[in-house]
Amino acid sequence: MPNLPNKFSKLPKTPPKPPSTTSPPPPDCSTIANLIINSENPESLTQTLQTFTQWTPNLVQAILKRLWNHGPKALQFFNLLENHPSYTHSAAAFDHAIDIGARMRDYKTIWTLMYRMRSRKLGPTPKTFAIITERYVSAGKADKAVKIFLSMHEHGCQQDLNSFNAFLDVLCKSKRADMAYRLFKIFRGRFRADVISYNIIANGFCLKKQTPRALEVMKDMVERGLEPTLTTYNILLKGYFRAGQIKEAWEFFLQMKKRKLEIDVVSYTTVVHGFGVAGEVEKARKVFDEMIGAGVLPSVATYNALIQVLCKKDCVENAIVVFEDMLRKGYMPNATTYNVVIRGLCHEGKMDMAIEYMDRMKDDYDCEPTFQTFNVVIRYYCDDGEIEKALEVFDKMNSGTCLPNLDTYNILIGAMFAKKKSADLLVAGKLLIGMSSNRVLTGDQLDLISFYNIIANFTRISPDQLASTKKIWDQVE
DNA sequence: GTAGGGTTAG
Repeated sequence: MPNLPNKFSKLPKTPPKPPSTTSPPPPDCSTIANLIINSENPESLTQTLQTFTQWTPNLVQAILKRLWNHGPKALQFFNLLENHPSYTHSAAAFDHAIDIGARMRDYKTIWTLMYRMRSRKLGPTPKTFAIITERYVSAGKADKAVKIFLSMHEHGCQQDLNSFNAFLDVLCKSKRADMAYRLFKIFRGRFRADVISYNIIANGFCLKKQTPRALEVMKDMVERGLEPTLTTYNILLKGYFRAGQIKEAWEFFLQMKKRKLEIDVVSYTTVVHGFGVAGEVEKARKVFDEMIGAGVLPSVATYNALIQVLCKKDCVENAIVVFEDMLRKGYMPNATTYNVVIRGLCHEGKMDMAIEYMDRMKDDYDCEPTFQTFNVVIRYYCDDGEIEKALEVFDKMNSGTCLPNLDTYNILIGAMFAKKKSADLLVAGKLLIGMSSNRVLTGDQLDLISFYNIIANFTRISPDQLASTKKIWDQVE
């Protein structure tokens, strides 16, 4: 059986060694992060953290980032460091801690941290409010978010056009374009709304596939004496494709050319991607070739769009031809490029090649596999019933730079329940417990009931089967 | 974290 998460390996538990006072170890953020995750005693952790004298804002940020899936531990770490003799938290560290608290929907912590931040004269900054309002909106509390935005100045942070635009964008990105537009109409005079404000709203309607509303916003801005920019046109162009209005999109693109707009790489990428998604592979290729003739160089994103299109609507071989061509021309592929190719390979059942590309990724500078990479490979192994191999990749993930997230657990556990073999269920149970001890789940009801619900949701397993599974879990513990 | 183009499958 492959290795399970640390919590279950039968290794003897040795307390973490505090760093020596004479020569502290090099600031290795993953070592420190693991130490925090595995510490069970706050006092000894405090001592360990206090002895270490080389805290820097960057190191603290890196550790908080790594503890992103371990909210309570991250906040514990943040709080313990507040009384350090030689280190004080930066505004960015406060923002990060607030973000973590907000993600756990721990609203009390958010406000406590904000008041502490204010008493230390570090903020809150507009960024702090962007974080807080975004989290409230994504928790379904948009009305509350509006109130918070409007009360920013009471917390010592003046609103301006930038923060107004940022907040409109938050509303729009959560598909609340109507609400954003209403708010916008009330305050556009006060904040002196600009082209960016209008673009944000127009994009908001495009995200909801309401291109007529987006056009209306564009008309509105022209009537108020603001000139649409290329970005405005690109937003509409993307909007037509997203709404499945391929013919309208193409006509809009032709209009853009006619009006002598300087069509840029974003416009072309939009069209290549849009045609591809619509299954018009040849048209996508034609536009790709056309842009080079027009003197607009493709970007990595353009290549990614074409490669993805070929993977989905043509075949992965042809996608790899473009990938190799891209390398030959001196482009540096990014994680998305690899993820798209790897997904294409997995989809055609070429798992060995997918793993090869995953290894190639690491050889490229700054292109470590992401959780998307791992999750895709794990998902396809699971779909093939190759759970052993999926767990091997999962192990790689635990020892690497990218920690498993909720999706990862869902994929693995779901596959194990789908097979319904007792040995697999045992592993699934252990993974579930690992998930809870790692606090991958956020919120406060981390009991077996919620586990049941999670499992039932994605496996549609019967309550009887669940009950017998519980017996297995009891044996595990 | 003031706007636009590439990543999940179902």
